[in-house]
Order: sequence, then structure tokens, then C-alpha cells
Amino acid sequence: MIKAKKIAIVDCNNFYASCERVFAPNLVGKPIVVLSNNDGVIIARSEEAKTLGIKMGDPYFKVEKLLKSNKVNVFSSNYTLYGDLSARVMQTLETFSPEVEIYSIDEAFLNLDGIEVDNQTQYLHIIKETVRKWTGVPVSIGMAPTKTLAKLANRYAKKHKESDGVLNIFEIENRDSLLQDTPIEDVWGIGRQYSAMLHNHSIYTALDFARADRSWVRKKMTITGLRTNLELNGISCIDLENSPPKKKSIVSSRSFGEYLTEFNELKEAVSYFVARATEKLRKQGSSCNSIAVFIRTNPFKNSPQYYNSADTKLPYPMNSTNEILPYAHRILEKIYKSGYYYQKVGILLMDFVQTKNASLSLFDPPNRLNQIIATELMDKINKKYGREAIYYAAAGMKENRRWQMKRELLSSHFTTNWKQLPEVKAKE
DNA sequence: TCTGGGGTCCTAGGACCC
DNA sequence: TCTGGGGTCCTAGGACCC
Repeated sequence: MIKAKKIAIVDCNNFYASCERVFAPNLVGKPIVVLSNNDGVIIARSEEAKTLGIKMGDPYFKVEKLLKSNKVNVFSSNYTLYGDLSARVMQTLETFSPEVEIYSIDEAFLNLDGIEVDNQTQYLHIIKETVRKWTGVPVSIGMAPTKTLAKLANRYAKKHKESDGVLNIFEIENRDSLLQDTPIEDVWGIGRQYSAMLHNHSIYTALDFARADRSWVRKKMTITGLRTNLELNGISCIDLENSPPKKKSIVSSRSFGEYLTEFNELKEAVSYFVARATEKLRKQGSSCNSIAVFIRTNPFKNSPQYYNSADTKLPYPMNSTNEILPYAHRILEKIYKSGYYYQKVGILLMDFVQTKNASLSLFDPPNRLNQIIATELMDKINKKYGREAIYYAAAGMKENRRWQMKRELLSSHFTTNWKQLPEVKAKE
């Protein structure tokens, strides 16, 4: 018999909304929503906002009146702020376990195997309280022998006030009833399509699914579904990942603040995205062998529609902005058609190799080394003085970018005055 | 459901090869 | 009348996650 693992998942409650509240304590108890890029749709809600019936993904313009009449505090998304608070939360968690997998901006798995404490559940409560004290962010914690069950426990802890934000599944005598209480669509790994399919086969809860025939599950839902089934039965199939795996592709794309029609403006935007994406590429020590570009009109408007994309193989692995730009521009020329109102462009980098293995070749253009050196220098300057302290003219002057995001409700005062924040320090 | 953006994994099927 | 058998690589598409 294999000893059961102890996996905890720590999940920040209503993360973006909570972040806005950290620096605006007057908003405690008041409804808050946070909007997506371009103030498009609702992507986060405080509990109070949820109670008002505001849904995830509601277009802002459709619920604007409802928000106003209920005095809901509305924010544009402020990823600088959320990223910073996320890092603080993760650092705090790392003091509780040597093995932390940062799963997303607001979630982390902790391996609590081998952590000797008198009372495991109490330890979870201490983690929760410490994160709140040190960062101001409220979290919920679920603990179980598998990731899928930990997620399930976490969801339960969030839903039921009496659990006080913590559920340790090892202490639950009747695990079946917990699974029975969980609708199948709320299980990690079961999305909308599979839920519908399972409903058709009279599977409605996590318990129904855990008891389903495994060969049938394998056939209908591939190996992925089988893993979920096993994990619900306490058999761990999905391991913690210690170091973040390197990205296999990198996308950079954005909807515009206003529609674009001119090739040159699209070209600027594409250039900007190439700079963003290759920066990430270099940061993880990779070079790419191919690139794709796509453009599209707004699919929700009644105006003429256009979507096109194309990709190209690069002659050798590249990672500097300047080297990749001409290829991106060429693809854009190919797919651009005048006469449309474009809403979005994006670029995609693919087929990565490690840069250190992609050595310079005899057939490289003569100035290649200079390009690489210049790029490294730019990265250093930008790291020191902030994003786009120095940038390519191809991306257009910062001040003149009509395509830049609309963020009219940004909570700017904390980030612009970051140094004035009170220091949050750990007490021994 | 549809007025965000950025990712991953899995499988089927076609192209091509011997 | 059922046309051999087997392998690899690549791509598109479908599912999922936050």
C-alpha cells in the first residue's frame, strides 16, 4: 500500500477584486468588479457583486446600468498590481513548504508530505491567516491525496461558511457525501462539453463519475478523463511540478481601443507584439523556429467580417526582436486586406529550441551578432528602467497609438506610488 | 453565453516511406 | 473483389485550464 500524498491547494478568493481592496480598505463589504482588457467584460467579482447576480463574462456595456444603480465599484484590470501581490502571496506560501507549484496567478499547490505538525488542519488555518496578515489577500485551502480532490475540497471550503475557508479531506469520514455534493461540471478537468456528454449518460456528480466504468471513461474522454476518474478515487496521477515548465508557444495579441483600417497602424501593433513576445522568449532562454500572425474584424459587429492568419518557418532559430520583425511584417502584408475595420491582431511564436543550442552558423547574415548584442542591451535597459524605456520605432510612438488598450477605470494610485506602500514583513 | 488573453494535452487522419 | 503491412511525422481540431 502506497502512503497517501498530502497535497494542498491554496486559492485566493476573488483575487483581482481582493487586490483592489487591499489598498482601498473603504471598499471592504462593498461590491467590486474588475474588467478585462479594453474594459470589455467582467472577469472578477467580489462576493457582494456575485450576490447582485453579476456574471463572469458579462459585457460591461450590458450591465453598466445595473452596476451604477447598485453602486458597484468598477475597475479596469491592473495586472501590474495583481502580479505584484501574487508574488507576495507565493513568497509567503514558500515559507510553509519547500515544494510549491505556482499553478496560476492566484493558485498554488503545496506538497505537505513530510511536514511534521501536531494538527494538519490547524496548520492549514495558520497558512491562511498568515497570507492574509502578510499580504491582505484572503485565501481558501483544500487538502487531499490528489490534486483533483484537493481542488474539490477547496471549492467546498469556499462554498460552505462553516468550514472557515479550509477543508482537509483526510478528516472527512464520509468522502462519498462530499463527492455527492459536487456537481460534475465543478470537477477540475471536466468542462462544458464533457459535462453535457456525462449528463446524457446520467452522470451528474463527482461521485457518479468516480464510480463510472473506467474503460468507458477511457474511451469517451481519453486518458485525461481517466486520470480525473482515478484522482477522484484517491489515486494520484497528476504530480506537482516543481519548476515551471518552459513555454512551448507564446502568444501576444490584444483587441484595440478603437478599430484600425490602415496597414501601417496594424504593422505598428504587430511590431509591438513581436517585441513583447520575444522578450518573454528570451527570458526563458529560448529561440523560435516559426511565427504566425493573425488579424480579424469584430465578430460581434454587423459590419463585413474578415479573419486571416498565416505562418512561416524561420531560416534558423531566432529570438531578437529586430530579426523576427521583417518576417512578421511580411506575413501581415500577405494576410492584410484593405477596407475592413480591424479589431484585433496577434502573433504566435512556436517550435522553440534552447538558445544555447542554437549556435551561430557560418551562413548567418554578417550583422547577426550585432543584432543579438543590441537586443541584450535593450532588455537590460528595460529591466532597469521599466517596460518600453527603450523600444523599436516600428511599434509606433507610445503617445500616438490609437490601438492601445482602453482602461478608463484603472486604479492607478497604488502602482504609480509603489514605494509609498507600507512594507510587509514576516514576524518570527 | 459569446464584445479577454494566454496557455496545455490528446487523438485522428493524411502524407510519406520502406 | 477487396486491393500487404507497418512505421514515422505533421497538422488540425477538440477538449481543458486560469
